[in-house]
Amino acid sequence: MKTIVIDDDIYAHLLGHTQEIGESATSILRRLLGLNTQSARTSSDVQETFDFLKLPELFRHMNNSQRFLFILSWAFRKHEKDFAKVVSIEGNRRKYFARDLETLQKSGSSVNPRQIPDSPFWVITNNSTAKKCEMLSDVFRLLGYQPEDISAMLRIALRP
Amino acid sequence: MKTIVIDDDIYAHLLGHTQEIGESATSILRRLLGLNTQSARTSSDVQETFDFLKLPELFRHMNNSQRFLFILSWAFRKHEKDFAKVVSIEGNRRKYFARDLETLQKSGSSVNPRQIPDSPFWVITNNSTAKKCEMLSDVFRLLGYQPEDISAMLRIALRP
DNA sequence: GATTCGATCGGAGGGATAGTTA
DNA sequence: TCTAACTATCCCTCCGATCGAA
Repeated sequence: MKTIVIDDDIYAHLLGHTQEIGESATSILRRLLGLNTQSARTSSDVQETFDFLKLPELFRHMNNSQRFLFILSWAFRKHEKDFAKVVSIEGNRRKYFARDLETLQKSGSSVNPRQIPDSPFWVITNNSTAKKCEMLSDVFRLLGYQPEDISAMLRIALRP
Repeated sequence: MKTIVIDDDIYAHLLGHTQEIGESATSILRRLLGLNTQSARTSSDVQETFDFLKLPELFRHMNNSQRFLFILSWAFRKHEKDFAKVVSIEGNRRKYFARDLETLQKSGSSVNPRQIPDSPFWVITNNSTAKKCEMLSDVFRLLGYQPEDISAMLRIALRP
């Protein structure tokens, strides 16, 4: 453990990103800086890889659509550099991801596009839960995650 | 200035992003977190009283109804002993709170009752946002909070 | 009148599934 | 023709502003 001194506004910024009451500075920073507990050890535990699974309090008040968007938002934050890859995920006619609303709207009707929170990307949303799972699978596969980890995560993260 | 304690690996990570010899932790963090401007913010009293306001990350993914229920759930956890008082909050005909679904259903039509998460209490939900605010006001007044604190909290917690 | 209360109903959101296409 | 994958219609639930009743 180390002790550091920081300006008040930085401190306030950290507080503003608390996700659990009483969350430690370390925990907040770990999330904001996109650091897994990798440094400690690479664990195959799903909760280590997908650290948002450690926030059941947050998830239990969300429906599948909100979770879907939240997970994508997390993925963007964690893989800002690589995330653009996801625009290659698409159907026969519909685009699933895009940098702008119009691209999605033009690619189909009633696609129900939503912006991925805190990102410049948009997703379509008019899909069954099964399809949402496939889409998330594709996203995380592209980002380099293992199939077993992904499906384990989805089983926890999305309601049947 | 604030002092925080962080894990060694986070500290190492910060050191690894030093751009000048002897650069301060604050300076590194400011860069890594994308905060260029100094915007010192004073921590509010309201956030101390209603500590769930420190969880904007959670709240921003919720709609007013979910927030309404979440706040009631928080109030129950915090005042488990006194919470039963809230059943005295009611309209002319409708019951607003009860220990069971039926009481609420019988007291009106389409009251849209929901269980307050992790509590044995139920609330009606078919109300305008303004009415939801009044209900929360009444709850917290009964629980001994100050009117100014309550309305300050509501201004933050429920979307207009 | 003025104000509070109730609950109808329009609108949005969610997503299963029927229908279509490859 | 059959099957698998994809699309988007459409029903249902949820939300809560608004208007009529008290």
